[in-house]
This record gives sequence, structure tokens and C-alpha cells, in this order.
Amino acid sequence: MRENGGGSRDAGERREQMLRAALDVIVERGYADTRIADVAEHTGTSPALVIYYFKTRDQLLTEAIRYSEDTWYAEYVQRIEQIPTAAGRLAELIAMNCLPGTDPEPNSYWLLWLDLWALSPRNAGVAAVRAKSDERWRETIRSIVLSGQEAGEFAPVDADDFTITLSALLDGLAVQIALEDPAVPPQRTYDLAMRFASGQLGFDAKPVPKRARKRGS
Amino acid sequence: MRENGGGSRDAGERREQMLRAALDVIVERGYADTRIADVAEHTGTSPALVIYYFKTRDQLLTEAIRYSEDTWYAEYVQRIEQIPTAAGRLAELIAMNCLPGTDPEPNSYWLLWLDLWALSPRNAGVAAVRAKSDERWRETIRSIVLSGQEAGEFAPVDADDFTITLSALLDGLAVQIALEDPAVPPQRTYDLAMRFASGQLGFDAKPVPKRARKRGS
DNA sequence: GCTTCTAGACTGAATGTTCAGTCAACTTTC
DNA sequence: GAAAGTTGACTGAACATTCAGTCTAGAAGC
Repeated sequence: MRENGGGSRDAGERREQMLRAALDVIVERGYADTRIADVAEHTGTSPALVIYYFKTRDQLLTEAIRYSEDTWYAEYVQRIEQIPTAAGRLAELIAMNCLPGTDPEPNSYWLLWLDLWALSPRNAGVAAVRAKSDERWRETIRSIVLSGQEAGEFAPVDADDFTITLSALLDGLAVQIALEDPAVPPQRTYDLAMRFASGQLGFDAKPVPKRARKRGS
Repeated sequence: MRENGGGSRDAGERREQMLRAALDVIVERGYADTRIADVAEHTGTSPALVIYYFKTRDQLLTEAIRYSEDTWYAEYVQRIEQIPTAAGRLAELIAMNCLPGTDPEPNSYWLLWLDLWALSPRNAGVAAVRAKSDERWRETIRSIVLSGQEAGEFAPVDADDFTITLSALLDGLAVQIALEDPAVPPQRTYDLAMRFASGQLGFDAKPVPKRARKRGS
């Protein structure tokens, strides 16, 4: 049936294909209702093959979430690295958290976070992914703040306090974005987060953000 | 087998008993893994009886979550009503969001919120509960701000902006509390939220909060 | 005796996972 | 360089279990 009956097929490629399919399904139906049959269908294969690559459903889904988080972070790093000012980097970070790109499925990351949080209390693997992701994110904010203060761009507030507060604020706004609360449209979350950050750190809130074009320059 | 084989038993009492049992189970195992049999066991009855009272599992669980949100809000109202100053009311509101009581299961509400958020995108009933709860909560904050400004306690910031920002901040902090992130202990979330609020509204952050004793003055 | 409760046995549909074996490519052996 | 052997990707058909929801019958109250 396959044009490539057996034997070949790049190994890791299949895995990634399945991880991406799993993410699609999780976003569409939620973690709990994601069946391995769905993932198989999305990849044009059989359930048996899915567990051939991932021993269990849970491993597949956990790995998919980790994959997503890593991808997201990598994209952030890529976007940020040529921005010279700390204020600019912070603005980009906030934009990534608040402004959904015009992507295939727009709210994917946000929805994923909701599942990630809800799963963490009872799923050690998922909890580990979240803990790492959260820590990485906070460290990122912290280092922007410190570098901005060193450069004299930012006021000398306590970096840890600011970091925790901003990341919590962004998480909370992410909930509103994911749930598409009509009272809190994405652009507004960006404005509010920026106002908070610029107010605390004492820099001028830049004009409008140039909207995110996904990967590719 | 039951000392009360059939017949009597206050009607609504059984329902509430089941709702509370459902909440216990949801907190313990998560919404997705909450089975009718668990709820039956917690109430010392049979699965069939649970279905007798709630037509479907989904109805039971949705109603349980609504029940929890209403209870939580009612408790807030009760605590707040004799506090004279707007600053005091705001502090109590923040305390309720940030400081887990020394209750039976400490983090129950927070964990419930995570499930509530994760469920909302794909479950209309749950989404309605959340929307209402969120709206009610924001309206509460807004009215505290407005009354505080009228009384001259608070600076004349934009009430809507402040409300959305604070409620998002509290949601984000709730995630950290629910997940028991070691970097963000509950007391710290309270301090940070209070610092934000007092900074924005320009009132003195009161000393330590008298810790929450649950219901009963 | 009619209504309200209640339990136990049961059913039907999913659905994760296993398993035996197929199929093509590569490697070894002669 | 071909036959024989080996390996890794892959599948279809079972298997086993889990669970929401039903059905029947019986007990309690009016």
C-alpha cells in the first residue's frame, strides 16, 4: 500500500511527523481525548505503528508537548537574537506571548498550555516539561532585565520580583487569549503587559509592534 | 445493606453530597479521570444512583464545577462584606486568590481552575461556567476600585485596565500556586500581587494579612 | 398502589496494547 | 553475483479492559 513498502523511511522523520500530528490532535480535541488512532490517521498509518515508535500513548503525548515547548522556545531565541536593545527584546517576548500569529491553527500554543497546566499535577512527565519550560522562560526574562539595567535602559527594580510578576501576568493573559474572552482581545493583552513592563522598568513603551511573521527571517 | 434502604433521604441533600464527592474526585484524579463509580463510592452509593440524579456524567461534573465556583464566590462575599475600606477588601480578595487555607485539601480551587480552563475550549457547559465566574470576578474587582476611588483611597487609574491586569496576574499566580512551584511560594504571590495593586492604586500595602480561617466568621 | 429511591447485574462501545507475521532493503557467504 | 540470512519498518486482527449508561426488581414512604 505504501509506495515505500518496508525497510527504509527516515527513522526520526516518522517520529517527528507523528509528534506534529499528535500536537494537531491535542489542540483540536484536547489531551484527554486524543486517541492514538487519531494520530495514526493524521499520519496515514496504523495505531500499531504509532506505538511501535512510542511505547505508550502517554509517552507519545508527553513527548509531543515537550517538542512543542522546545519549538516555541527555539523560535523565540531565533527572533530575539538580533534585537539590540533590552526593551526591544522584552517587547518581542511579550508580543510572542500575547499576539497569536496568523498561523495554521492560531491559538495552538495557548491551548496547549492550558492542557499542560491541567495535566501537571498528576503526570510527572508533563510536570517535568512544564517546570523546565517555566524555568527557562523566567530565566530569559530575568536576563533581559539584568542586561537592560546594566545598559542603563531599565530602572533598578528587583529583577526576581519583576520576573515572577511578569511571567505570571503573561500566563494569566494567555488564559484569556486561549479562551478568546471577548472582554480581553489579544492586542489589549499586549498593550497591558507592555504598560506594566514599561511602567515598572521605566522605559518608553514603543509604538506598535511589527507583527510576527513566523519562521523565515 | 444501607441502613436506609430506599425511599426517604432529603432529595437535594443527596445531590449536594454527590456534587461535593465529585469535586473531591476531580481534585484528586482530574476531570478526565473522574469516573461515575468513584463518585458513587465516595457517597457510599451505586453508579446507577448517580446517573439517576444527574442524567449524564458530563452534567454531573459540569454542575460540580459550577457548584464549586458559586461556593467560592459566596465565601468571598461573606468575608468581604464587613470590611470597611476598599484597600482592605482588595487585600482580602488577593489573599483569597493567593493564600491557600489550611483546609481539607488545600489546593482544591486552584487545581479546579486548571481543569476548568483546559476544558473550556471544547466543552460549552464548562465554558459558560468559566465565563460567568470570570466576569463576576472582574466586576468585583472593578467595583472595589471604583468605590476606592470615590472614597479617595485610590489613585484615578483606569478601572478597566487595572481590573483586567490584576485578574490576569492573579490567574497566573494561581497557576504557580496550584503547581506548587518552589520558586513561587504562596506568601510570595500574595506579596507580589499586593505590591502591584498598591503601587498602581497608590495606597499603603498593609502589614501581614490575618490568615484565612474558613467559613464561620 | 403509586411514586420516589436504590442496588446489582448487565451491555455496548471504545480504545490502548499485543502479536504474529509481511515486505523490502541490506549484508553475508559462497 | 546470486542465494541465504538478517534486520527494521510496518500491518491487521485480536485481546483485554474500562466505563457510561440501561434494565429490572425491590424497599420506603405517602
